[in-house]
Amino acid sequence: MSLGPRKTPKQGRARATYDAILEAAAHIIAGQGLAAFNTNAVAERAGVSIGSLYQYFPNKDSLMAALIQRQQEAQLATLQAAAEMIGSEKTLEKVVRSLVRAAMQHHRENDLLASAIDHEEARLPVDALLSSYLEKAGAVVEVMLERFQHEIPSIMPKVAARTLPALVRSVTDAWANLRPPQLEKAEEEAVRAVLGYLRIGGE
Amino acid sequence: MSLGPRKTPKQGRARATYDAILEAAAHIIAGQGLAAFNTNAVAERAGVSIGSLYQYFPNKDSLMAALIQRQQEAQLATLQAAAEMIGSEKTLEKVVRSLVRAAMQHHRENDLLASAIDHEEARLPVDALLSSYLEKAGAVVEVMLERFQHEIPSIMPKVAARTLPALVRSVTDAWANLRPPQLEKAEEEAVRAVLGYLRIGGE
Amino acid sequence: MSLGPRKTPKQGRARATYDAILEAAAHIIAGQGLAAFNTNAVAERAGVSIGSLYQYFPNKDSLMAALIQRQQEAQLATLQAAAEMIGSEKTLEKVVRSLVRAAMQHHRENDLLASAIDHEEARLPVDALLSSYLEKAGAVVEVMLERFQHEIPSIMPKVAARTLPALVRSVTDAWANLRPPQLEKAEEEAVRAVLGYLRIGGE
Amino acid sequence: MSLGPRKTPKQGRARATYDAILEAAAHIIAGQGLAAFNTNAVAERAGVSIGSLYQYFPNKDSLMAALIQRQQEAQLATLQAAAEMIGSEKTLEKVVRSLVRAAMQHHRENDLLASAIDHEEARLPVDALLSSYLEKAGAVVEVMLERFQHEIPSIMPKVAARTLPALVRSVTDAWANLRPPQLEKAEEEAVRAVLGYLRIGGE
DNA sequence: AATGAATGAGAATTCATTCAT
DNA sequence: AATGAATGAATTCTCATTCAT
Repeated sequence: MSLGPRKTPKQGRARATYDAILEAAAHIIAGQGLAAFNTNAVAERAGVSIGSLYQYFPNKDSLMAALIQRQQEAQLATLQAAAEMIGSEKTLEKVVRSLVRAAMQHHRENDLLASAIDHEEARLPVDALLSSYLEKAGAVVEVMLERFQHEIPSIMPKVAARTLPALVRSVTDAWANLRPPQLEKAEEEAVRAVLGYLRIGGE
Repeated sequence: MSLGPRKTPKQGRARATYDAILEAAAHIIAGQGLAAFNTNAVAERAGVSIGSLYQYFPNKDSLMAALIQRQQEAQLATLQAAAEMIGSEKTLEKVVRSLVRAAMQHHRENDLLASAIDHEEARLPVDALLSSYLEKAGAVVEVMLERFQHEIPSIMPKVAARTLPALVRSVTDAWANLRPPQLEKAEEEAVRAVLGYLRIGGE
Repeated sequence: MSLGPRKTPKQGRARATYDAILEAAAHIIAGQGLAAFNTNAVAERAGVSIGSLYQYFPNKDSLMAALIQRQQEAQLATLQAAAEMIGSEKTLEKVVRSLVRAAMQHHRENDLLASAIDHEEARLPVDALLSSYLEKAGAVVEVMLERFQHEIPSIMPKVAARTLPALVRSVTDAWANLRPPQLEKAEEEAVRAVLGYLRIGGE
Repeated sequence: MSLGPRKTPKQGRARATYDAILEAAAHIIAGQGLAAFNTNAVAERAGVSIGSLYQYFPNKDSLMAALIQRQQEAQLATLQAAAEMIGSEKTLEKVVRSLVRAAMQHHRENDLLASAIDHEEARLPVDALLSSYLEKAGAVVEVMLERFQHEIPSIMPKVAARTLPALVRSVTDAWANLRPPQLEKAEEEAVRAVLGYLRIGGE
């Protein structure tokens, strides 16, 4: 079963349809979880016919694969935006805090989507996709951290790029899922964990 | 819709059937993911009729809930076993490494199951279950860390006890879910993250 | 894709369901052709739920395969009945005519079913089925012709046994599939072809 | 619903498109059977847009009808070619053998297509088409056989034109579908059947 | 004339659940 | 208690056809 998209639309109308479908899929999973993710619901939410969905995605799994790719691209974009915004920050801690805030926002709004993607990444043969993402994310993190090489000499950026998001996510989850959510505590703990992780190399 | 099991048999043949069903469910999710998890397949794999499955579980979600609880209990048991075995360890790092290994044991070849449970915990109303598990796991971790108060003075054990299990779990996931799984890397990174998190308080 | 039935029902209720489904499938194809043959229509006509149909047949093709087998068995039964009834016929021509009539009986009002089965036999991997049928039909024909060895000396019964059923079938089809079906013409032509084929050896 | 083509282009690019569509349809049915025959697949294989297909054929059935006609014309052409090539043959047997060879080649390569057309001829209202074809084929056969009138006095050419191809086809199938295919045997048996059929009138 | 995006009815198939035995 | 046949709503996916460009 092919996981690639059926056709990759170049022009206006088609591109809009393609995007609307992915957006709808993300919205449904984020709001109701994998169990509510079905192609009819996606098409309806996207405001297109079910036939149109299958013009672009040969099957449900290929839609999921495209969604995974889209999330990785979004993640990457967020990361790059953060990288640019904090270009002038002086201290590692402030850089890390910005990173954590960016990641937190992303994950808080997409709890179910993130875990769904985790699961589906493990189920579907999307290894190449994943590697490519890690490569790129690693490059961005590398740039962000290189100014602080003296503080964190032993970090390998590509490795850190995989560990850091997971770390932020789990610590965030642990505190944000409480009732009431303890968001400040979440941020503190996440910053603490990341800094600790980064600095330990210098021990 | 009730999530509790219809009846929780304590012994005998009924208990064996109940366990076989849960075992079958775990096996299917671990092998093929959430998408392949359906009651007919579970019953067949368990070697019981579909009718029998519904004798013990009023619906599919209750089966998932029981599976979550089962995994938590197994996790806890592993943790406690680890706690006992490392009672004599002298260094914090060795304790942490043992902890991480215990956590990872459940993810070896079970990445799909672990991520499925992650996802379903967020979807199903199993807060109480989750809190109770975190409470207990936290208590165990707390005891383990008590002896090293001098090394990690700024850590509040109860807070750490909540953050740590989540942290170990997610970092492990991040590396174990790759194909092929990078289990050694996972262990290194998890140990590094935990130690960093713990020690930073002393800066 | 498996072509075998999913389960072969042994007991009353299940057997009746299985048969009703095959009967309905035959009825629909015979009446409206392959284009009208769909699983929903078959289930409805059979008076069972669509789910029940899929309990017994894993997919549409397996239903078709079962139908092919059923038709072959019916054909064979008719042939054998004919063989018994004409045990006392004196002339070769009368024997041949009985044979032809037996073969034609299945095509009366079943032209669409017969041509559908022809087509599907060529499309589906049912070689084994077909060979087995030809073998059995051949054996019956062989017995029928044995008595006339002196009239058709150059015929090798085993060879004739393979050629004849095919010959009768196709000539019948050619004339019975017209609209309106020319059944008398079909019989004449089939008899003529068979007799001609058999006797030519003596030229 | 009209079965005639929307327009029957006589020349130029339009004619080429029209032919490409029919050719694609034939190719798909011959290769994968009626079940794989759909307008989108035909358009793609023909290298034209689905819109263009509907410029020439108002609906799917009209495409099938045109295909039936095309096959009849091809059959006729083959027949006529054979008729010319064997103009000088002296014996009936050699004429028949040439005919059989021509028919065999045609049918062996188009097994699925031939049976599909059989089925669709029975389903669609194409009686007029069929009659017209039989008329013409009958004329050709008549010419071929008239030199041998003394050998086969009772044959009606129009009748023979319908019976003969069916006869050749089925005998061919019966022997060519074996493993390994017995093509020489197929030819022998077909010639024998045809000669027998033709000569019996003289009995 | 041609294109191809879009449609949506409908066909194939699945699966949670019930219930008669 | 257990069975497994049966159900049918829900889901995936197809394909004939239309129509704006």
